[in-house]
Order: sequence, then C-alpha cells, then structure tokens
Amino acid sequence: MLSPTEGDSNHVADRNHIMLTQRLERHGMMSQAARTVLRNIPMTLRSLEGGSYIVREADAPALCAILVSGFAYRQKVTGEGERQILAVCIPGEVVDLQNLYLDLADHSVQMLTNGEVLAFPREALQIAAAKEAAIARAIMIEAQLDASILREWLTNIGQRSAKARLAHLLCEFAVRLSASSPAEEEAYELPMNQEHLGDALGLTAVHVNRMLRALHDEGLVLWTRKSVRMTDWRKLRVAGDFNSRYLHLDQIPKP
Amino acid sequence: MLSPTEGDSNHVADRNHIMLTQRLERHGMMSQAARTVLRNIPMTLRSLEGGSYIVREADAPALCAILVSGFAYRQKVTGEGERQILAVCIPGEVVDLQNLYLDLADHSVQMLTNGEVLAFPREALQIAAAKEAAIARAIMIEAQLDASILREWLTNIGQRSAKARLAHLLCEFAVRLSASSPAEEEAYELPMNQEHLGDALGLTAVHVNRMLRALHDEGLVLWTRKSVRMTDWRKLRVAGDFNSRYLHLDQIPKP
DNA sequence: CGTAGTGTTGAGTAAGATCAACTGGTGTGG
DNA sequence: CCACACCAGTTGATCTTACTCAACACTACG
Repeated sequence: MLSPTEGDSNHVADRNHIMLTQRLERHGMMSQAARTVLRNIPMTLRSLEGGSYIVREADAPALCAILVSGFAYRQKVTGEGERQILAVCIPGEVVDLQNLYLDLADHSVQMLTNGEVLAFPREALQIAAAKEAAIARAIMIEAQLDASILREWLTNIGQRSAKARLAHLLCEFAVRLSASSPAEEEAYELPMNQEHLGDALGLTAVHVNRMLRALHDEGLVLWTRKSVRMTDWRKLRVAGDFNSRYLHLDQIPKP
Repeated sequence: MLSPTEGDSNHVADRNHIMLTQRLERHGMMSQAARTVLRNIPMTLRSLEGGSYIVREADAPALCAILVSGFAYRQKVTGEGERQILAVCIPGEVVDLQNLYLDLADHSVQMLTNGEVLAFPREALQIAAAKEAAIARAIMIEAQLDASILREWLTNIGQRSAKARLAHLLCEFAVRLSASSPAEEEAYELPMNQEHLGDALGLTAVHVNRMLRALHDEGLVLWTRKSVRMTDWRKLRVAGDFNSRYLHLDQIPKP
C-alpha cells in the first residue's frame, strides 16, 4: 500500500546508498570494498503515511529500513490492550536492526508522521555484514546505542516520578534532535500527542497534561501543539535527572 | 580483589574455551577456523563473591565475561539514588556484550550470589568478531535476544499492574531457567530477595511482599525463602499476561 | 544469645488513574 | 459561509493503587 516510489534511476539509487553508507560510517570509515558491498544492496524508497506499519509484532520481518524523513516509533501491546512505546525513531536512524537476526518480530514499528523510508531486504544486510567486518561492527554499535537508550527508559519509568519522567524524555529528545540536526537546542518539533507521551512514559494522557502544566508553571518549558520550547534547560535537566552519558555522544561524530 | 583462580593448565583452559564456543554456537555451527580464533582468546576463571562488581557504570570496560556459575544482575542508579535492575543473568550467559563496542559503561553488572566468571579482554572478542563473521553473527544474536527481554521488561513495568508484573517476572525466570537447565518447570531457585524484586519491577519491597501473598492466596505460587514453586503454572501465566514469544525460544536449540 | 538481614503486617498517605464534562481548533459537507 | 463533527487538550471530582512509616517476627549466623 501507500504509493511506493521506486528509486530506480541510477542517480536516485546512489543518493539512497550514500545515506546508508554515511549512517554506518559514523562509527569508523569503511574500506572501498565495504562500500561496494553496501552499494549492491537493493533499496527502495517508500513514502508512508502516519500510522502505517513498517514492522508488525509476531510477523517474520523480511525488510529493514532507514528512516529518511518523518518520525516513527516502536511499540508493544499487552494482552490487556495497553500500548507501551519503546522508542521514538528520528530521521537517519535504521529502524529495524532489532529484528535483523530474530525470526519473529517481538514488537511493531509504526510511522508517527508521514515520511519516507528506505527499505531493503533484511537478508541483504545480513550477507553484507558477513562479508565485511566493518559493516557488522557498525550494526552492532548502532544496536548497542539503541539498547542503551532502552535501559535508560526502563530506569526512567521504573524509578522516577511522573514529572521527572516527562522532563527526562523532553531532555532526551532535545539532545538527540540537536545531535542529528544542527543546533537550536532550546526548541524543537515533536509530533507526539499527549496520548503518545503517556504510552511512552507509562502514564495516562491526563496525567501527562497535568505534569506538562506543572513544568510550564515552573517556567521550564513552553508547550504549543506539537512543538516544545525549553525555557530553562538547566532546571529541566535537574527536574528530569538527566545525564546524557547513556546516549554515548562522544562516540558519535558531530554531523 | 577476590581470589582470581588462574585457569592456566591446558586442560582447564580448554574447558573454558569450550564453554565460550558452545555458547556462541547456539546460533549456528562455527567453522574450524572460527573455533580456533575463539580458542586463542586468553581467558581467566575468577571466583566472585555475591555483591562484587563485574562492570561499573561510567567505567571504561576492559573485560568481557561469561557467567559460569551463580547469578548476576545489571543495574542502573538514578541521581536520587534509586536502583533499577535491568536484567538478571543466569549461568552460561555472556554478561557484558552490551558494552562490547561502547566506550563507557552506562550501567553496572554485579554478582547476585557467589559464583565464577570467565573473563577475557573485550578487545580480543572484538578482534575475533572482525576475523570471523560467524562470531560476529553469534554476538549480534545474543545481544538482540537480550534487547528483546529488555523491551518486554519495559512493557511490563510501564503497562501492567503490580501483581501482573510480578507474575510475569516469575514466569520469565521459570522459562529461562528451565531452558538453561533440564526440566523441572514448576519449581526453581531464585536468589533474589524482595528488595531485588522490587527494584526489578519498579515497586517497593513491601508491595512485592503483598503481591506475593496475593499470588499465594490465589494458589498460584509457593514462596519459600529463595525458591519459587509454581502451583498453577497456567493461571500464573494468565495473571502475568505472559507469552514467551519475546524469548525467541524456537531460535535457541534445546540444551 | 544477641544481632543483622529479611520477611510480614497494619495504618495512614500520596501519586496517579478514572470518569466525565467542557474547550477550542480544524476540517468537511451542505 | 455556516453548521456540525471530530480530535486533542484541559480541568475537576473521586477513587485506587501503591508508597511510607513503623512495629514486630523469623531465621541465620557469629
């Protein structure tokens, strides 16, 4: 479904491959051989609408994808029908490494907004990793960075108060977004509604609303529709007990 | 500290390497070349007391380790001093893959009981992975299985009631322990006190106690000191909304 | 036999959930 | 252009879950 725009001209195909190569080269230059291997992975650019699925829980995932534009999120649903948001993916991230070697997806990935995704066969990346150690290495680092964020989320939900959780999440997004797109650390677009925030934080949307108000009343943030402005970054960091170590920023070259 | 027992005789060293090889071969046979690479990793068997650290948060990890005997757990501490237990490691598991490529540990690993650990330089495993694709592949699968459990824990803490969380955790241990040691699915030793359980579940020890009592009163479990007996496995699974898919058991050969 | 670590229980409290009503934008069709 | 519906956000009142504090019991261990 959803207007797959084939990237079949050589020119466009190259731009696609450059995206993949650059992403994986964040953690060390690739040899020419490795680049060639990456360049031979068949890729397709797809436009997806907000809400559409990239991976479905319990499916056997056949594709991997890089998020070119727009936002996505991983999620899991309990038997009671409650949704837990596990991660929010920002443009540039490989959306699916989690399932690269697992035969059944244990969670879903869904678009948060309209956006584009660069899809390629999971098997092709597996083969590439087997052929070139530098590729395998880059994949492992990417996966470990992701797992580190997951650990922090677990700690956030398990141990911090509702207000601190929310502040922490807002800090994380600020840092991750400013690391991916140049500067403007004190304001950003966040296409999540309060329902989403609640499901990410283990809170109800109503309570998210109240905590947002509390942060606002203390002069820490301004919240307008889907954008966030941090009016006091330092206090917000304290309120959220935020320390960016878990993002391992010093291991990622600045864009 | 803590009486490092050098495994320097050839005989013992071989037994150590067999352990590593077998673990990594769970996900596909290794070539003779790969086995040789693994065999050349220098390893040391260490006895550790309960409570001693294997990795410390914010340290640069230099060693990796396989847990030979005893239990360990990963943990993270917030600025407020609250501890979140992120995972419990059972014998046979590689305890440290999470930090294999990250330069600063974002969490600690601590022994839960007395036990033995097979330690080797992190760099040696990195080099082995670079040399032999099958090793890299096995490491990635191990890491992804771990991440899958982490996702389930996040969902558990974020979305389920205290009683369900506890039941879920007890189910998980039952399955993981029975998968690692032959059978006896309805009872197992669990060397965690109620404080540990609380920190793993985002609950207080007092509340864990009450929920344990509730499960007991409903005839689902018997709890004696540090062992657990499931008196009604089916009901416990329902109470904990437990589905073992996230453990990806069909991808792991039976022991 | 005393002390320390766990587990157990009760009473009171607080954080967050639930339910329900209402607001204000943003379409969308008549 | 207005009427209507719809969705996200907002607010209040009430309820429930889980926390806090405190006392006491039971082993285990020196």
